[in-house]
Amino acid sequence: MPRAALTREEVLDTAAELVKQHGPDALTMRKLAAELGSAVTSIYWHVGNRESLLDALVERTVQEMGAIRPTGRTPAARIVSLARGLRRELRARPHLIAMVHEHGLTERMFLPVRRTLVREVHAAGLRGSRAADAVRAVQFQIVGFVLVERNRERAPVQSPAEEELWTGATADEDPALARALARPADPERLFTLSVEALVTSLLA
Amino acid sequence: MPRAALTREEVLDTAAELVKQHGPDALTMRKLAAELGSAVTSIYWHVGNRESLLDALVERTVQEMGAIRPTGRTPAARIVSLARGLRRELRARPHLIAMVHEHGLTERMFLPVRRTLVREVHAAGLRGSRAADAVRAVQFQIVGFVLVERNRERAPVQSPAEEELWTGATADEDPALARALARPADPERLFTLSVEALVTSLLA
DNA sequence: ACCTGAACACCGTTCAAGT
DNA sequence: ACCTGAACACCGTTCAAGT
Repeated sequence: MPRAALTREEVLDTAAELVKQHGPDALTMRKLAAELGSAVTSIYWHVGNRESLLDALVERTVQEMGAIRPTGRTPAARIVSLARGLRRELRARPHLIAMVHEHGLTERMFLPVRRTLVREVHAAGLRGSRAADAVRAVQFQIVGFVLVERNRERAPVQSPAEEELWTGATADEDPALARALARPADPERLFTLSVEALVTSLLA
Repeated sequence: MPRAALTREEVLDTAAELVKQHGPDALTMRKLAAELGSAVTSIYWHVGNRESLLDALVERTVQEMGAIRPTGRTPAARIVSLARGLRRELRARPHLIAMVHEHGLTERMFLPVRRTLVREVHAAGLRGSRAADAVRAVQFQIVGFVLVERNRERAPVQSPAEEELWTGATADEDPALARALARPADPERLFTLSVEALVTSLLA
C-alpha cells in the first residue's frame, strides 16, 4: 500500500537534517527513504536524483545566508563587525557551508556581503578601482579565514613536528614567541586582529 | 598466471596519476587495478585499503611541499615573495591540495612556511606574542586566499545577480567602481595587494 | 610473500507496473 | 500524479585458494 503523499519540502527537510547531523556522505538515497518511510524510488519523483537533491540543499543554504547587518560608528568598525557576524553564521552550519564551497557557490553566497562592503568602503572615502580592490581583499580575507579555521578543527592530532619546531634557535632567542606559538591559537581574536590590520591598511 | 610483482611505490604512482588527471573520485580500486594490469585484490596487499591509499597520497603531497625560499631585501618583501611562491606551488597541484585540505592536514603542510615566517617577522623587529600573531595572520591569509581562489575557478557560470548588483545607486554614484567590480578579478594582483596590505599593518 | 577470482554487502538509477 | 519492488551496473572489501 502506498504511503501518504510525500512533498518536495519534506524530502529536502529530512535530507538537510541528515546532512547537518552526519555530513553529506551519510545522505544515501536508501537511508533517506528509510527516514521518510517511503520507497527509495519515490524520492526520485520529487527531486530528480541525488545530485540535484544536493544542489537543492546548497541553494537553500545560500538563500539562508542573506541578512547580516553591520554595527558600529566608523566604516572600519562596521566592516569588522560585519566580518565577525559572518564568521559566526558560517560556523553555525559547517557541513552545509562545506557543501556550498564544494559546489563552487561560496562567491554567490557572499553577494549580499559584498554589497554591504561596497557601501562601507564608499563611506570611508574610497572610489573607483581602489574601492573595488578593498572590497575584494576583505571578502577574500573573511571567506578564506573561515575555510582555514574549519580545516584546523577537523584536523587530526598534530604531528610531533609541531612542537619540535619551537625547540631550536627561536626558543632561546625569543622564549615568549616560542610559548605563544606552542599555545593553540584563539581564532576569534586572530580573526578580528587580521581583519582590523587589513582594513586599516586598505582604508588608509 | 600472476603478473610480475607489484610494488607499493608503483601503486602510489599510478594512483597519484589518476588523481592528478581526473580527481579523487576517479580513483576506484577497479580502475586502478586495470591501470596496473593486476587483480583488484592485489592492491590491498600493498596499501591496505582505499582510505589508507588516499592517506598515503596526501602524505606524499605534504612532503613534496617543503622547500620554498623567499627572496628580497626587506622582511616585508621576503614575506610577500614567500607568499607568491607558495601560491604558485599550491596551484600546480589542485586536486592533491584539495585532498590535503579535506584530510585536515593543510596546517601541517604549512609548517616549513611558518618557520620561514618566524624568521622574517623576527628580522622585522617583532617579538613575543606580537610576532606570533603576525605569523599566524599571514599564514591564514595565504592559505585562505588560495582556497577561495580555487573555489572561484571551479564555480559554474555566475548567476545574473552578479551583474544586477551594480546597476543600482552605486553605478550612478561611482561608475569606475561599478566597472571595476563588473570585470573579473586579477587574482595574482589581488593576492599581492592583500598580503602587502596585511604585512604593512602587522610590521608597522 | 604476493597474486587471484568468487562472493558479499553496499550504492545510485531505471523501468514496468500499480493505483 | 505519485508510489512501488525488481533489476542493473557499479562500488569497496573479505576470503579461501593458489604459487
